[in-house]
Amino acid sequence: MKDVARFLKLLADESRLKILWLLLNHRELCVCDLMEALQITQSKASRHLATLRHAGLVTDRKEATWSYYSICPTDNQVERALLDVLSEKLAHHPGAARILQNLNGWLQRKERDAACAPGGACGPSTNGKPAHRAREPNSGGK
Amino acid sequence: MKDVARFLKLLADESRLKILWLLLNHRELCVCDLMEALQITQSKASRHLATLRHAGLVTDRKEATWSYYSICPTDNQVERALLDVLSEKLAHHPGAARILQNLNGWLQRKERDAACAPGGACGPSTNGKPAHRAREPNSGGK
DNA sequence: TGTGTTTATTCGTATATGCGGTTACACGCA
DNA sequence: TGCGTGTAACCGCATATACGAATAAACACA
Repeated sequence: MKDVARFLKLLADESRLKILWLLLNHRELCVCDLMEALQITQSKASRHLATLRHAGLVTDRKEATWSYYSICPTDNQVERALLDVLSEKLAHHPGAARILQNLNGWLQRKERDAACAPGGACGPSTNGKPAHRAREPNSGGK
Repeated sequence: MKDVARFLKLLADESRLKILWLLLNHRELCVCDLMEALQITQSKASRHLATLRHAGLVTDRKEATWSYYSICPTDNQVERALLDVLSEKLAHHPGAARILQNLNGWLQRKERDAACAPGGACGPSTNGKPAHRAREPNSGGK
């Protein structure tokens, strides 16, 4: 039971819950994606990702200076079932839908900026590694 | 999302998780039942029950000096689904099975002591209110 | 080599949480 | 009325947790 409680504790933080929710829907995301989608500081994003990583809930893949995180599949029945419930039920949750929109909006902007980066002609990203231009126009009201 | 995280926090404590697990399996229990089954102090049991009660997860029914607690059904989809998962998946969890055995053992002893209470002839409990004789023989090894 | 970028980690602090022990309260019963 | 019992609430205290700011580390690129 202590193991289950420990797992639930991992989910029981708003930031971590949101991070997991986004990862459940996007296969792989880097730290700055989460910073933008959730509007949180780099410190906060990285710290919570480390917590999830140390618990074995996510894995990271490093590519150059970027760290790409993804859900680490577990064989634990209880953990699987709980994540499945969240994945399914949060889809109807207004707050969950909103941050998913935030993320998609950011990913589009990122892609566009990468394609038309200043100094590069419009086209696909040079190397798959987009140049992050965290421009943040008047997108997020609050 | 904050609401979901808050709900998960309620589940993310070993004692509360065990209490909920027992209530999911027994419809209604009083504080001393939980104290015995989980081998925790009265203070601890009451405190966690208060937490669950204030959150609207359980309700209490008072009968004389006894407080009987039971799960309070919710219409929240996420909360329902999470509780359902726990109810289903913990059944295969060794730790969960053990405390359920503890509880059943205690309930039997309680029933027997009530029926054959010292001073009363053997028979059904006089008023439905058993006299708690927390005798605790050499049952719990540790 | 120096600069900028992305991420991880450390630091100090503020708050939250859980605990045992104690006290308060309500009730039944003699 | 006084005593025992079952439960709730309170009181420090210890620990855990989350945070922003700062720093460190790894890397790309000029």
